[in-house]
Amino acid sequence: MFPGLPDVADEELLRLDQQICFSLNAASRAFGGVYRVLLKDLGLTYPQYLVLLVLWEDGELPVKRIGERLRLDSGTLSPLLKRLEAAGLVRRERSPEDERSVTVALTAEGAALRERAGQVPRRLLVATGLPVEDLAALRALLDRVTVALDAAVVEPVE
Amino acid sequence: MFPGLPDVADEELLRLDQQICFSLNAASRAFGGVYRVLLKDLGLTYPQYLVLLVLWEDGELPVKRIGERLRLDSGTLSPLLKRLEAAGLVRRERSPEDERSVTVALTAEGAALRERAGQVPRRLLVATGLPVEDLAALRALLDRVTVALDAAVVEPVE
DNA sequence: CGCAATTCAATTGCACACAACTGAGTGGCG
DNA sequence: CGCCACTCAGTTGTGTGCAATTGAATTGCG
Repeated sequence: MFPGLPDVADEELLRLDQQICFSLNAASRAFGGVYRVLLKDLGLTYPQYLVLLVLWEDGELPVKRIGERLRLDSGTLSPLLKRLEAAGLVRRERSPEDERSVTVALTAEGAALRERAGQVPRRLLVATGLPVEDLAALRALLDRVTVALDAAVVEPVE
Repeated sequence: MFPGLPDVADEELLRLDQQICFSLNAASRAFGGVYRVLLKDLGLTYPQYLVLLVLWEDGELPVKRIGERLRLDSGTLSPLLKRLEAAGLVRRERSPEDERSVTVALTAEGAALRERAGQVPRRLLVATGLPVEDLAALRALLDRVTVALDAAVVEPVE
């Protein structure tokens, strides 16, 4: 038996597992749906918006750092950044001091988009229908779970 | 101004928005990563496991009902179900009483897989590192957000 | 009955996600 | 100096996720 867990029937655990993974999946996609609508006229997808958020904060960053912030690898970021570049929102250039690294920087157009996106957070918070304290609690729980899951050593079943 | 919201600066809202969407994304993918490892040797992806969970509960269901349970449409389910069928885990046949509908049923092999997957929920709960009460609270918050987001009427920015 | 609106699954096209791999570049160590 | 391990971005292949469309089947309404 695993330590730290009450002795609950497998059947009940199965149900809770279902609820958690269903709920998290549903919430994640519900967020995605609202962001998709909000960002539609800006011509941005939700992941592209997330990348711009970190760039709006830091101005310019290597691909590596963006990936660390967003938990994304180059397999996801490379084509996404190429689309942002094709849209004229960012510039990509190899770092002079380390030719392996590619620095991503906002163009004037990309920086200007921040103004138009200013309404997104408020609209989203309203759409959640939760008071800010509850959202903070939710975020805290999510972060705790994420840290634990990242640290967990998991073996495949069987 | 929107009702029910404290008067918070846009800059602060932007930060909270970032935290919420970052946290939810990170948590969602962290869950996915753990499930991926757990399910590896069963030859299942996480979404395929979710489909099997509802089938293990209900035995057989039309594609439509599976989609309602999991918030997935036929564009996602059709190819996924075809892969489960190719793996010999489910059978698909058009309903005799309504030729538009396709009923998905477990094969003996698909039903038997439930035994092997029995350890998945417990392993996952351990990996989250959260007491069961916190997970229940998390689920409750996620469900509230999801209901609100689904009901929210959202207009694109600009 | 007859036909238009609706329902349902499937398909197409696009954009993530991630594992596995590639290849260029860097840094350390003998 | 020379080589090897490592880092970093990019590519490939598979599997979702979703909008939009298609086409068959059904329902409803006059």
